[in-house]
Amino acid sequence: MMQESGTETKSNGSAIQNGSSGGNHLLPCASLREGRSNGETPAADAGAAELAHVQQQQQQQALQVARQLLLQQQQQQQVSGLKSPKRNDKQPALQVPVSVAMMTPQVITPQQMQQILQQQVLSPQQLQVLLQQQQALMLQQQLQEFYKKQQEQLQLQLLQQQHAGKQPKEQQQVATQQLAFQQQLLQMQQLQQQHLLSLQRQGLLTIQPGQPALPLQPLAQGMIPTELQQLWKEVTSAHSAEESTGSNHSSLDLTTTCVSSSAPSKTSLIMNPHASTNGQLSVHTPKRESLSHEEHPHSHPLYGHGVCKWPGCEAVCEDFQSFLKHLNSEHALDDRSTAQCRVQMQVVQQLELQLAKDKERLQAMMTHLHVKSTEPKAAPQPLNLVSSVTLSKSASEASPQSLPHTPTTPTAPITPVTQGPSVITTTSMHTVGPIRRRYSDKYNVPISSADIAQNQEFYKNAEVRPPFTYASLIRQAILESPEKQLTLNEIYNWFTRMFAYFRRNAATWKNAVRHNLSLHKCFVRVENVKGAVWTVDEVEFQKRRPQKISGNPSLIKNMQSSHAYCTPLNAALQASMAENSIPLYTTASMGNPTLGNLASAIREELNGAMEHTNSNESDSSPGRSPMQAVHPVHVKEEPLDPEEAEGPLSLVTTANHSPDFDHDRDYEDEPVNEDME
DNA sequence: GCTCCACTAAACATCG
DNA sequence: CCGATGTTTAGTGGAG
Repeated sequence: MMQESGTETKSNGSAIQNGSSGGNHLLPCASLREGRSNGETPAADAGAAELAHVQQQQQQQALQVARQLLLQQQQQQQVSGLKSPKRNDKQPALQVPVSVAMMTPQVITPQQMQQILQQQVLSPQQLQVLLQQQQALMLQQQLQEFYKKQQEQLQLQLLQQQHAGKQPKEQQQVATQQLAFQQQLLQMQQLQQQHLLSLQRQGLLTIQPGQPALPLQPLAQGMIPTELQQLWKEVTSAHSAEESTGSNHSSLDLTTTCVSSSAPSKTSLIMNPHASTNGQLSVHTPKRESLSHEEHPHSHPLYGHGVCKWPGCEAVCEDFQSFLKHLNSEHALDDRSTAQCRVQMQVVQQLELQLAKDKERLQAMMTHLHVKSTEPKAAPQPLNLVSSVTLSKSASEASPQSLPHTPTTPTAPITPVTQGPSVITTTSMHTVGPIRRRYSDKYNVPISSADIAQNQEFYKNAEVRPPFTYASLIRQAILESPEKQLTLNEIYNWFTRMFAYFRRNAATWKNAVRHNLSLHKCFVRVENVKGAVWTVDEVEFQKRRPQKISGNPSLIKNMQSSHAYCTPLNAALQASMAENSIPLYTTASMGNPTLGNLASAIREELNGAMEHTNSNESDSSPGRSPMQAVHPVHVKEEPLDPEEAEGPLSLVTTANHSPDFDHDRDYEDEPVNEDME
């Protein structure tokens, strides 16, 4: 919620800016118009109004003005009951019919054309422009006709929905149908807009700033804002997956356009919840934002690492100046950029919706789990700014302290997820004491998985104990290494590199690491040329895995629940991070390790929990494992490690292996910390 | 209350 | 001798 408010505030600022500037994506038209002779202005205005009229019959006022003005001009100064503003009257009546025709985007008859030719001597350029205009207008009229038909259909659909059955399914179907119509309408609208833009570029049509985005308004009036919101909700909830794939960009764009332009739509609410969105502001917000960013180059979100980050561009720009040139040249205000902007809006909107849904889901899950297990644990804490405040003494102490928080405010850990790790790296965690108790795997992991998956960076930066056992972390570190083997010191480095928490209390956790390496038979010490390295005995894992799952109903149930959990998580993550398209259950070869590896880690923990349960049942006895011969010393199982040996939890893969990553000397009690490197 | 487990702490041994 | 590494034991507390 906080991050939302922050976003809102941010966007709101832009929106306000938009509003004050009266900006719209047709803005260049204004400038274009300004560059023209003033004598052409009235005709152009009339043309725009006329277009609006044909498109939408609701625009009566503008229509009347335009029609009257047109009539007046066409009849050569024959004024017929003008109700239009005086500014129209003040414009000097054009003397030449052809001029009127050129300035007035109206289809002229052949007779008129002939008349024009007879009466006036036209330059070739004039004739050409006239012909172009006529061509454009004809096309436009065709579009308008189709548009009207579509709009009527939409109205019918709306009526049907309003009076149709109350069953949700029917409503959803209607909504889906409605969306289809809506998209059709929007396609038409898009065509019209493009056409308008082309006209404007050709100088054939200008639109007054006072009446921007006229083509957008008919649809807005065709649908009630609340209906649009509802429709949008339903559609996105029902078809978010398909839409997110963006198979039909135009439809997505158009949908956004429709929603944005219609009224206080969801988009406009998100981006500008407080501004009185009349549709014109919101629809142009993205463009204006990008423009505003140009004014603040230092933080231009479209430029980074010498590359233009415009969606689908990735053009290399040496410096910011070249980037600005590139931006102005390649991504100027045109149909394509506008469409891309809408696509981006759609993407953001989709992500926000997905996030909201996932938050709800996670909240429900946490609530459910907490009620069942009364084990909120510290898992959510890494992401919970509120509850993390309680992390003042130690992780073990913090866990119980968070107990009252979690059941009552299960969303708390979720919220920071969207805020990002940077926000979470708070001061309250710095005083976390030595490792005393790892978090429970069984409950902790499911609860925190979503958090972890999105907060790898968090553990890197925040001094919060990761909810993994030492054994699993060690194994992860080893498996991530190129040769699947690490020296003890390298394991140390991995810990300190990946987890800020392990940059403190080195003596404690290093001892624990050594202890685990020796204790768990899955860790095999191999004498190397350079010395001893530690490897993971994968065979051990493979042999033990089926053994554990078999025969234990509770375990099987546990596993089912775990997978039942992981699957939606996977879907959610993939949906949310479609850009990364990380297969959570595939092991190696992850393009982006951030989510995938963390998800693997989650799964590991889940499996570890399952194995943990099972080991209590059947594995606790010595000699049950065929691999005992390898390490007969250890009777004990290593519950968490064995799983997902196939899943290199390459938390590290993205991180550079620079060893001097570690020390955070700010914190107390680091007696052995300097040993690490 | 018992058992298992993870963790912590520490003693001890070995090696460079 | 020192520090790193490795092994082992003991104790603690959470959880089933």
